[in-house]
Amino acid sequence: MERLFYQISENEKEKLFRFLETNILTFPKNTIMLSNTKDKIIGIILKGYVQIVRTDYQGNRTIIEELEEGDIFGTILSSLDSDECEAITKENTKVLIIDYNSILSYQNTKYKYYNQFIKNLLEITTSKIEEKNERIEILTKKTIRDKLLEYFNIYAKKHGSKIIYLPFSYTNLADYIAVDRSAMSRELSYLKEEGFIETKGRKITLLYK
Amino acid sequence: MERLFYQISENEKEKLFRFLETNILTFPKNTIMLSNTKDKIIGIILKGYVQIVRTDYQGNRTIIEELEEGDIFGTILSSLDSDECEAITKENTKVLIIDYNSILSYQNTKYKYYNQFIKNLLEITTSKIEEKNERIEILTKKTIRDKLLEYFNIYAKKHGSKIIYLPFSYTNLADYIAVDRSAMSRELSYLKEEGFIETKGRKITLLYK
DNA sequence: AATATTTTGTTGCAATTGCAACTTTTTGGA
DNA sequence: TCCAAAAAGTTGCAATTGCAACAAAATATT
Repeated sequence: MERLFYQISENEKEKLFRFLETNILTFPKNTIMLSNTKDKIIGIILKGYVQIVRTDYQGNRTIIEELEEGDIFGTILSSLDSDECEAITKENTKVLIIDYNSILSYQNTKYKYYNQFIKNLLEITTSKIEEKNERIEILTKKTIRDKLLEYFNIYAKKHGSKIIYLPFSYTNLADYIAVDRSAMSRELSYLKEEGFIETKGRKITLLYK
Repeated sequence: MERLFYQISENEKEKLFRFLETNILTFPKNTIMLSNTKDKIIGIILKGYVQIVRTDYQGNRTIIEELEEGDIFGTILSSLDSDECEAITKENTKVLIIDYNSILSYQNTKYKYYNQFIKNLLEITTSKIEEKNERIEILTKKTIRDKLLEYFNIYAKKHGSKIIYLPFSYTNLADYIAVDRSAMSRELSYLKEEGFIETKGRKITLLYK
C-alpha cells in the first residue's frame, strides 16, 4: 500500500478517493469476496486477511496468493478473472475498491498527488511484469531440474547470495514452478546427492559455480 | 506506438522528448543492438525491423519477438536483460530510447500531455500483464494437450469464435507453450483423430463444447 | 520454373514426470 | 505438552514427453 500512496499524504489520499470511483466494502470471516462488477478494479486490503484459492476441475485446491493488510490486488495485476479462482476472507476484512477506468478517465492535471498516484501505479505494474517474466523464464525450462536451478539462480542474483531462504513451503514452490510435488522432492534429493545443493528446512545453499 | 502517444499531438510529442531523457539511435542492418546503459529504458522502433533472439546453452536459436515500426520494447516490458537474448536488426533501424527513470522523476504536472503519456504507459503495461498471465495460465498446465486446449480457449474467448487463425507457425506455438515441437505435433494429431479439432494449415476449428 | 530453405508430420525409444500410496517430520493449536 | 493437521520425503509404476532421425509439404529465393 505504501507503494501505491508513495509521496501522497493522508489528506491527499482522502481527496483522491473522493474524485475517483471508490468503494469501501467489508466482508465477514470466511466469505467469498465477489466483485459485483465486471469492470477492472484495483483493490487494497485495508484490514484483514484474504486467500486467493484456485479449484481445478478435479477439485484440487491451491492457495495462489495470500493478501494481508496493505496488499494490492485486482484484475489488472493478477488473473483473478480466471473462473476457477475464489477470494476467501480468513478474517473480517475491509477492502477499498478503486475503479480502474475512473483513474484513467479523470482529466484533472492540476493535482500533483493524482499524477503521483498514477506514477505509483505504473511502478507497481512494471514490477509485476518483472515478476511474471521471471516465472515465465522458469516455466519454459523443460525439466524439473532446470526449473529449480533457474529459480535458484534468479533468487541468488536478486539477493546476491548463494543461500536461499524459500519464501514459502516446498509444496508452494512445486505449484509455482508447476510440477508435481513428489517429483520435485525427488529431484531435490538428486541435487543433494550429486552435491549441487545442501538444504536445511527452507534454507537452501548452492554449492556450484 | 499509437498507444504510447494516444491523445498526444506531434507537437506535444516533440516537447515531451525534449524534457525526458531521450536518444535516437540508428543501427545498420544485421547489427546487434546493445544498450550501453544498465538503466531501465523504453524503446520505440521508429523505422526498421528487429528480432529478439535467444540462444540457449546448446546453441539453439529461437526468435522470441519480432519488432516492427511503431512497436515498443524495453527492459520494463520484456526480459531482455536475460543474458541469452540478443536484439538483431534485420533492416536499417532507427530507435527512440527513453530513460524510464526520467519519466518518473520528472515533476512538472502542468503539462497535460505528460500526464497523458504516463497514463498511456500504464495502459500498455497493464495489457502486458494480461498477456503474461495468459501465457502463465497455459504454461502451468501439466500436459501438452491441456496446454493446447488452454491456448485454444483463451484465443476463442478473446475472438468470440471457434475458429482459430494461428498468428504464427506451429514451430513458434511449440515455443510459446514451451514443449517439444514434434511432441506437440503428435498431440495435435491425436486431437484430430479423436474429433476435438480440425486443422487446415494454420486454421484450427474447435469441434467441442 | 527450379532449387534451397523452412516448416510440418511421423515414429521408435529412452528419459522424465505425474500419480498413488505410504511414512516421517514439522508445525500450529488446544 | 499433546494431538491433529499440514508439509515433506520416498518409491514403484505407468503415462507423457523430449529427442533424434527422417520424409513430405509448404515457402522463399534466385
